[in-house]
Amino acid sequence: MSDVVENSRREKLVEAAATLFHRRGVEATTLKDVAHASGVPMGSVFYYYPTKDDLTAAVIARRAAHVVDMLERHSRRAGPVGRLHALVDVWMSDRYVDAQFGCPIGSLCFEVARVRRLDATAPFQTLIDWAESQFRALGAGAKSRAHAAHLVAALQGISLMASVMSAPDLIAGEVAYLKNWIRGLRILDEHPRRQAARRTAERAASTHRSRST
Amino acid sequence: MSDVVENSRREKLVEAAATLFHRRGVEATTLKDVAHASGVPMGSVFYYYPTKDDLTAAVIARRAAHVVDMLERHSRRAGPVGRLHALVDVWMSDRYVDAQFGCPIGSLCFEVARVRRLDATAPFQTLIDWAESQFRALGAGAKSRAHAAHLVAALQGISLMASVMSAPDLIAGEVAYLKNWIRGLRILDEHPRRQAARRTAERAASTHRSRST
DNA sequence: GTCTATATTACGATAGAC
DNA sequence: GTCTATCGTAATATAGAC
Repeated sequence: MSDVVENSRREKLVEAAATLFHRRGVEATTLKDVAHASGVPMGSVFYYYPTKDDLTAAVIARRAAHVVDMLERHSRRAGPVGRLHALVDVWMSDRYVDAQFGCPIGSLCFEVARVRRLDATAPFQTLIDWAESQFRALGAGAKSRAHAAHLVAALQGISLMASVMSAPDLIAGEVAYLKNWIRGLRILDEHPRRQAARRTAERAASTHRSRST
Repeated sequence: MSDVVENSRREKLVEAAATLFHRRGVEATTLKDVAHASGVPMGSVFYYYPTKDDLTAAVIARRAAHVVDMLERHSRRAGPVGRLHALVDVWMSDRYVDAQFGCPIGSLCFEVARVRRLDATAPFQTLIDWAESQFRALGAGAKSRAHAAHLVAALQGISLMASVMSAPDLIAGEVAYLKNWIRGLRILDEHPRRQAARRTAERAASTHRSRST
């Protein structure tokens, strides 16, 4: 669940920084901007975060924690298909801001990684690992890792393109595309006979479930 | 073919700027860096490009022209599958630098678009339009636009992730994935009978071609 | 057209009073 | 712990000699 409620002053700073880093990028936002947006005077930001890199690392850690929380929430859903759909639906909901500023995770991690003064691998590592285990649960076997990378890449790429083109509809289209792909994966990886059997069983199970709940 | 050979001084400046913008990002590279890398003294860069935005616009135009040239080259290939494969193979060849600094097109256009002082839509517009017409030639019909967006998004996303994770293999894996997907698309959009007929015909044609050339 | 020398501004960071 | 005042540096950009 992660210790989110912290000292309040520190928390206000990372929160403001996270928003500004998303909207303008980290190089383009000044610490004065962060101070102003958070209502904390300039001198104090250096008390809490001695350097800009320290603040940036805190923003990355915050994003990583949010990813963990989000995936934990989605993991409570019924099957792997529903979980993966829940993940891509996040991009659907966020599409209007992402089409302005890009994905908050991707843009941040990329900018930081390119200069390479900080480690920013955590959010993507978590995302790919989680997706992989969903694909594995779905029966994709050895292909699961590639599927996971493909899924996360598609979401990142479409966010980038949508922001370049100012086109939230690009995200909506890709989300539909991906959900359909995920749905269809089960069909391809199975023998027709088994497939028919499983589907009949599932239909029965889902009818039963929707009645009993 | 676009007027590439220009005055030499201007050209040296955009070339150096393009490289540095790719390696560090535009915000993070100073005009002094560009002056030094191109061997042009500080005062002269302002003679050719009065502001940093002017230089940045020139770099974007240069990238856009390169995309046009590249696609023109790939358009000379035999069929739509071969053309699309040729496109994704570019990412395969570039994977080691892209895994360090990201895709030179995506990283540049995104950074510029987020601050939104310049138009950076051209490269992606060209890329998507071209891919769409290939998918259409392939018989994907109304789905062609979505396929095109999906393809370019996948390439952009995997470049971003590869650079965050310092993992060129991610790109190699995704390229294999995409080539296989493109190959398989024909199968899905066709009736099994027609499919078998076409494949037999193609096999014969390709055997004939490989002999005659 | 070319380049040196410099103006101007604003950034990250510090010192030190409270 | 908190905040004001300010330092040193480096960025974009200009002026003006050649």
